[in-house]
Amino acid sequence: MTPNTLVSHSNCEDCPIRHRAVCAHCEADELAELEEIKYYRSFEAGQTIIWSGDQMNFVGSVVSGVASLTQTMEDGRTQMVGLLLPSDFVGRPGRDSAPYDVVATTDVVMCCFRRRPFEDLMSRTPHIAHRLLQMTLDELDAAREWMLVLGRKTAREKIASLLSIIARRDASATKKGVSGPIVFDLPLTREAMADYLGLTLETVSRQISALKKDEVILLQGKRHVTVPDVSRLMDEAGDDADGGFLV
Amino acid sequence: MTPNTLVSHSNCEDCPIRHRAVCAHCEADELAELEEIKYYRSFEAGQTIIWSGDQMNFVGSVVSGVASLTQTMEDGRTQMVGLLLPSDFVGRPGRDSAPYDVVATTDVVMCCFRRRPFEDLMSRTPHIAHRLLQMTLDELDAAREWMLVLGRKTAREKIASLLSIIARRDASATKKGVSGPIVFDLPLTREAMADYLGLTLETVSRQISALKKDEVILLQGKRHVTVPDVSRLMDEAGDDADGGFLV
DNA sequence: AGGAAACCTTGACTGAGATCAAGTGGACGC
DNA sequence: GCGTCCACTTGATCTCAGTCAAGGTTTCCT
Repeated sequence: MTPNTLVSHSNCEDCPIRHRAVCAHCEADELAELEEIKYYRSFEAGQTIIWSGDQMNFVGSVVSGVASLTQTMEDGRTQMVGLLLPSDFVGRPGRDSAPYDVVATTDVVMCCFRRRPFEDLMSRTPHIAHRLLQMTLDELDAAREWMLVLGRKTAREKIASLLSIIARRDASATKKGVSGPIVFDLPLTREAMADYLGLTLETVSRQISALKKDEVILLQGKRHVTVPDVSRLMDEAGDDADGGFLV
Repeated sequence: MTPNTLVSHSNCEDCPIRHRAVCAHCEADELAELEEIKYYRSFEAGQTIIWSGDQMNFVGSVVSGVASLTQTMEDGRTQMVGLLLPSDFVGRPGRDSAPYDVVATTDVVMCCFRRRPFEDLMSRTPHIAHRLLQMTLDELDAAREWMLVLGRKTAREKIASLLSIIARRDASATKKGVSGPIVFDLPLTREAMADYLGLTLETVSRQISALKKDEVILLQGKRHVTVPDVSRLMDEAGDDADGGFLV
C-alpha cells in the first residue's frame, strides 16, 4: 500500500512529525539514540495494530494516517476512547499488556521503539519524559472534553463537536489560517463516528443529513466536508463561541 | 470545621498520603525541599476550590475528603470529569489558567505548593516528574474507562459502575481484603452522581431504588451502602467478571 | 458488463431516560 | 414543638435516540 513510506523519512530530521511527537524536544545526540532503536511499520485500513490484552512489546508514534483506541464490552457494545492522529503516542512505558484495541482507521505508518530500550532511554533523557508528560496531560484534557460531549450533549451537538475537532486538528496540522471556509475529508466511517460519540450509525447519518440540510456543512460525496462558517459550527457544538485555536 | 488538621500532619513522614501522592517516590532530601514550599488549605463541603478560567497559582494533593472536577455549558448542563480522592493531584504544571471548576464535595484538606517553585523543583527532581507521569497515565486510563460508561452503558449499569469504583478505591485506601461484604458511605449527593454519570438526579434515585429492591445493595439511610456480593455488583456494571483489584 | 459487498440513507415504530410535578423524611433553628 | 429547608423519592407523561427494516450508492472483483 505505502511501500516507499519506510524509506521516505528514515531520517528523523526530515520526519513530518519531528517537532510535534514524543521526540519534539530532543537534542541531536538524543535523537541519534532514538534513531538507533526505531523502526517503521505500516498497517492497512481496518487492520488491528494491537489487541487488548496483548503483550506490549513496542511503543511508538503515529507518523501518518488515523488510528483509534476502542473498548468493547462482552455483548459487543463498542466505545472509541481515543483518536490517534499523526504525532500521537501509542503505548504506555512501564506497562506490560495493552488495555485497549488499537485499530488502523486509514492506512497508517508508525514509528516504533522496542519497549525496553525506550524505557531505558526515557529514564536517562528528561526531554523525552517531559514531552511525554505534556502529551499525556493534553490527552487527558481531550478525554475530559470528550466526557462532556458523551455525557451531556445531544446527537446534533455531538456530530458538530466531532466535526469541529477534526477541522481544528486538521487546520493545526496543515498550518492554515482560521479565516474563510474550512475543507477536509472525514477519516472515519459513520460507524466509527457512532462509536466515538456513543450513538448508532443511523443517528449519525440522520444528524449529518440535518446539518447539511441546514447548511451548517456542505457535502461532496459522503466524506468530503466543507464548513462555510466555522463559528456557526461551533455554535451548533454548544461550545463557547470563540473556542480559540490554541492547542 | 477541621481546625486541627493543619497541625496533625505538618510533617510529611506522618502524612496519610505520603506513599501514594505525587511525592511518593521522593527521597528524604527531596521531601525536605517539598516540605519547605508546602502549605495546607481546608475547604468546606460545597466550596469551590478553583474556578474555571482562574489564574492557577498553586498545585497540590488532596489529603482528605473528596473533590470533583466539573465542566459547565452556558445553558447550565454540567458534567463531572474527574473525581478527586485522597492522594490525587490537582493542577497542571506549566499551565496558567484552570480549565475546570474544582469543587469540594465533602470537607477537604489540600497540601498545596506554589506553582512556580513546584515547577522549578520538578525540573530538578526526576522522581517527582516520573511520579506525576504515572499518576497522569492512571487518570487517563480512568477517564477512558469512564468514556465507555458515559457512551455505552445503561442507567442501571452506570450506577453499578460508580458504586464499584467507589467501593474499589475505598477498599484500596483502607487496605481491606476483597472477601466478604463491602460497606462504605457515598461521598456524593444524588445530583453529583447524576453529573458524574450523565443522568438526571431522578434517574439516579430510581436506579438506586431498583438495585436496592433487587438486593444488589443494601441501604441504611440514604448514603450508607452495603454490597453483600461484589461480583454481583460487577456483573450489574457490565464489566468483565473478575475485574482485578490491581490499581 | 454484472454481481457482490461495503457503506450510507431514510422511514416507521419503540422505549429508556428526561421532564414536570407532588410528596416524604430527616436535620436544624427558634 | 413547629416550621423550614434540603436531599431524596415516586408518579405521570413526553421525547430523543435506538431498533428494525428496506432501499440506494459506490467500489471492486470476476
